[in-house]
Amino acid sequence: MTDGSGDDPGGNTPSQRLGVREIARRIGVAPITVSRSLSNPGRVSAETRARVLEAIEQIGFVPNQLASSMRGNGRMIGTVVPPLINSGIAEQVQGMSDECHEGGYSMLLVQGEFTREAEEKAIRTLLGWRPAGMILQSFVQSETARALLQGSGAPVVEISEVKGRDPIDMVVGISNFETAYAMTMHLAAKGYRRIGFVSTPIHGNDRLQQRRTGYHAALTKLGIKNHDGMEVEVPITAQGGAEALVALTSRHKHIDAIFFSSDTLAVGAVQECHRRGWAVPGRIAIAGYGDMDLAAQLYPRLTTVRVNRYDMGRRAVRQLLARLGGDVEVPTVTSLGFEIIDRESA
Amino acid sequence: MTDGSGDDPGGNTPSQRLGVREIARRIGVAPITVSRSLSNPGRVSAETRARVLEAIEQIGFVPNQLASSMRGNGRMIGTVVPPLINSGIAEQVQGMSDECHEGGYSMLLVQGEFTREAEEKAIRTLLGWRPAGMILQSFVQSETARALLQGSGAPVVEISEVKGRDPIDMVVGISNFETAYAMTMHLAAKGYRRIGFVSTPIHGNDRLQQRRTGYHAALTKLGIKNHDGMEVEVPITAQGGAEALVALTSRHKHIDAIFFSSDTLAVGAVQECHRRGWAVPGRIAIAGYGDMDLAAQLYPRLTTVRVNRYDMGRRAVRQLLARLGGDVEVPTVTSLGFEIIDRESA
DNA sequence: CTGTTAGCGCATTCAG
DNA sequence: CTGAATGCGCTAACAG
Repeated sequence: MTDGSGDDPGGNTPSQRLGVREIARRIGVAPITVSRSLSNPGRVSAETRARVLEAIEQIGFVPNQLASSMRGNGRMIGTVVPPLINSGIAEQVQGMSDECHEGGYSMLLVQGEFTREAEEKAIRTLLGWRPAGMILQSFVQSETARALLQGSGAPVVEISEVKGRDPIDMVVGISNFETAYAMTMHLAAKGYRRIGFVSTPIHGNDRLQQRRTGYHAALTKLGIKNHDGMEVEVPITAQGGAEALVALTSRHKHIDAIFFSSDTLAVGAVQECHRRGWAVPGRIAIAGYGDMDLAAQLYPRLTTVRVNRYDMGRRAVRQLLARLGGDVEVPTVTSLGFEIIDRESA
Repeated sequence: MTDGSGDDPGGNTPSQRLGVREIARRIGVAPITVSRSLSNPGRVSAETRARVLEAIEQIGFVPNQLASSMRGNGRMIGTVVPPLINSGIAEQVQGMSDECHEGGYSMLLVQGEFTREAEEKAIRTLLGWRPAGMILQSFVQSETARALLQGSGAPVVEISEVKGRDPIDMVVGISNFETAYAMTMHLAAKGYRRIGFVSTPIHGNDRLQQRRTGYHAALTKLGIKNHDGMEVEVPITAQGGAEALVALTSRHKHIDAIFFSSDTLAVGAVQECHRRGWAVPGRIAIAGYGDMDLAAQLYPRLTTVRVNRYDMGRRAVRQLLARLGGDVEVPTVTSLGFEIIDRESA
């Protein structure tokens, strides 16, 4: 049964059950030569290599990455991400994926929520695959999980807030505090004084926590008080944004601007304004966060915080690959810039 | 160096370098007993099992899935997906991911474009990891890739058009032809006669091809002629949708409705209408495809084709897991329903 | 430039 | 209920 053709009545179906050994046998070389032809072409004569490649092509052989990985040559990057829908995480995943593939790595995607328990479970799952490197969203809360990650020996990038806690290994991100502070100041500079804040569920998400803190800090700096109850948490949907708008404007008749922690929410709120015949920003100003594709095309064009999440994903992987490539000089903290995009909605 | 504590000055850092063997050694049992405690609890006495689990907890041991997979116990589902941004694929990936995790599987995500070359490369990458099952978007074009997939022995689901070509193994999807046909008919029933069609790049994407064909078939059925040049292809962005609107309305002054192959495009077009002061659907009716989250909240609410992509993802994985669980009765073709959601924009 | 030996960590098979 | 031997496919290390 070692010839691999055991249960294949057809006879010449390419089968992944065949390995380097079979290739080697067919052309009369040692298995290691086949291996080298692929991963270390310099150490094999051009002629031998050609024969090997031909046999590989003919037999439809695809090297087994699992076996490679067990020998320490793993080329898999693992990541834990929150739900992809509506969140801007999709762009980040895209960035990671692109950079991974350009570097010859594959990406394992594990779903994780922002609860300690789910986080730990996700990280365990990830570690089970012995990835060469890992990327996590937000800081890891669970001490157990942090210890596990550290003990793995693999490089880790946390894509998160660049300020505050000690990273497990490396961080890539922005100062969420600063972005929110800057946007709040921006709104104030445009004359708005009663500024509400709407976010998606904050619990366990230090990025959102930082944004809220930045918003508070700006209000304090501006000497604006009485903003109690001008904050709402809603699910990350367009409808959530609309509901937040309704809630805030009915509770606070003279609120004049709302800062949403996500463009998705802001877009939903703008639709609700249209529906009510409210001018944006005449009746109320709306600002978002993320600069999603639609933001620039929205009517009115959305004032928002631009954070290049695609690039964030790419950078995270790049850090990992640099480290895996033996570069010791890789910076521990990579802070990406952001931009306040002033458009029509505020 | 077999005690695994070699280069760890701290001493008790949990290390993934430790395996079942070490756990076994510590509590004086055979490695296999550790293995069984995890995967086959019934075959181990409760007391032994408790000791094993305690040691595992203490040492921070996470079983190596690579090694398991090499023994044929792989718990990884691989998938090839087009870019996640703006495409509705994110929802599908979410569905796959959720179902995978509930079933105890992990998901490997490989990026693939709709060109034959990229497709083949992506599939090779995927196969290298010897996934227990695979999910592909769209039908596989390349014969080489199809042969490779078939030869792998693993179950394959193509999420695609349910009509037409022979699947490699199983298909989950909808009849894109029917959805587009139905929407075009729906628009006609509402009185529109000069109906344009806008899609994202069609080449190599049989889903889009089928939608266009469905649109054509409906027009023919309706006896509507002279729709030459009433089709445009644009990138899948809100701006693309706006540009398509401008292009079509300037070329065809009396066009009265546009059917977009994606909500993202439709939403962009609606914004452009607002900007121009055009009533929707008064000046022009707009219909989308996908029923994305924003569609129901949009102003005006978007008439669209509802396709539950999240569910499609879940179903695809469910098929795979059923087959992996030994169920031979798994249907080859799973056709999900769709719904024409009649709202305000058309 | 090419080959031999050995082992990564787990789980199947067969024996106690 | 528990264990010993063995091999999945690949590649590092060390010959030749």
